[in-house]
Amino acid sequence: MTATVGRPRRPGTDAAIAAATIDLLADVGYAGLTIEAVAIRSGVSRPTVYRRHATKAELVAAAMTATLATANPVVPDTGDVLVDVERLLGNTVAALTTSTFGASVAEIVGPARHEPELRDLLDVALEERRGLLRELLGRAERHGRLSASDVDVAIDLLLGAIYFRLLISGASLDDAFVTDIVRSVIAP
Amino acid sequence: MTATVGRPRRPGTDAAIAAATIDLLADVGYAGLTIEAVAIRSGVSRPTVYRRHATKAELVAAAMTATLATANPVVPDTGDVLVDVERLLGNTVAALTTSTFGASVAEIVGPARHEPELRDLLDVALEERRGLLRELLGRAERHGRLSASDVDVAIDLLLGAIYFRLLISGASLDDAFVTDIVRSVIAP
DNA sequence: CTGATAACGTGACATGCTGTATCGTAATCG
DNA sequence: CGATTACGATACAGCATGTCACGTTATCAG
Repeated sequence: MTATVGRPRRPGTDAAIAAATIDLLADVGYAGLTIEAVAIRSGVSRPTVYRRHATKAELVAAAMTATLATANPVVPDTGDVLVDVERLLGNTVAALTTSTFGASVAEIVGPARHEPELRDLLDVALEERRGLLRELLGRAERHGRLSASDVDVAIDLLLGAIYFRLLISGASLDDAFVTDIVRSVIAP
Repeated sequence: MTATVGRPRRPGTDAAIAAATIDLLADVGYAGLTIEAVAIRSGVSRPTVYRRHATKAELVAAAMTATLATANPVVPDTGDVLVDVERLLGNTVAALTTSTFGASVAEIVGPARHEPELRDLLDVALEERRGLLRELLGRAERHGRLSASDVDVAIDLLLGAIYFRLLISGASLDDAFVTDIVRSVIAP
């Protein structure tokens, strides 16, 4: 895939472009994001950005994928399902709040309805989180501790509450909130 | 406020602009929405749109406010709290799915982080729904039927699940789902 | 009927971003 | 060294922006 002949790509440029994109996305939003601004902030010429990313959607998708790749979630296993879910969702909340990543997700929600790259990005990221949760909540369900009729409904309730605060209500998104919602979905 | 002298504004123009804005918003998204396109679709000159709306954000906010004004939600009171909540949330879901309104909300999530008019719009619309729900869920709480520790947490769980499917997961948003989530938050 | 007032359409304008192309230069390989 | 590729600089047409000036049209007060 990568050419073995000719001048190699300047190392770090991809990372610089991705960082500039994520920063600007949080600053000015998707609609206000300009490829020209990305080029300037990443210290690169405008054609160079176009050489690597055909469209704004692809640029943003690549930047977010790169950001996502730095996180490797682990499924906690303390023996207590309730604590495990709390920790897993705590990680999710931390990932969404301790950086501009949460803001980036919010900016992507609208464009994802029209741009396949962004739609796919959301889908795989969500499905990955859903898989981890399904494993944990499956145990709770077998112990009859799930208030929801279905594991997937429970996931919608939990992730829904978190993303609701992130995207719409803007209310505080912290561990206390995670504890609250987990305890109302899983019986102690 | 409104001038009593001079040529009156053409009646229906505001409505035409609002309709064109909502339509285009669902079609091409907020980033792709163009004031020029709104002018063309509503059969009005471009300066006319600018005379009524200073910015794209204000235009969209006005259009969505006009759409919101057509709905007047009532709090059901059947005696059964569970049924009441189901009906209220059923109305919410219907409002989000039977027209392009749900898509419009999704398009607004990102821009609302930067545009005060859109932020305010989301806030008042949400607070209104929250008020209705608080009333109903308060009854359930007094009967000890709430799985959540707090009425507001229960609201985050319910609305969160709905908006999660609308904005992110894209899974089916229907009465069956409403029944599911209500029954897992309110004990029968 | 007349004059004041305001809405409207047309056309124009400078500005900024887009996406693409051309060119010269630089870096790496066989 | 020669082929190949990355890169920056520059230029370009296209399009939307936001604003302006102008002429026309509709309405009201007198």
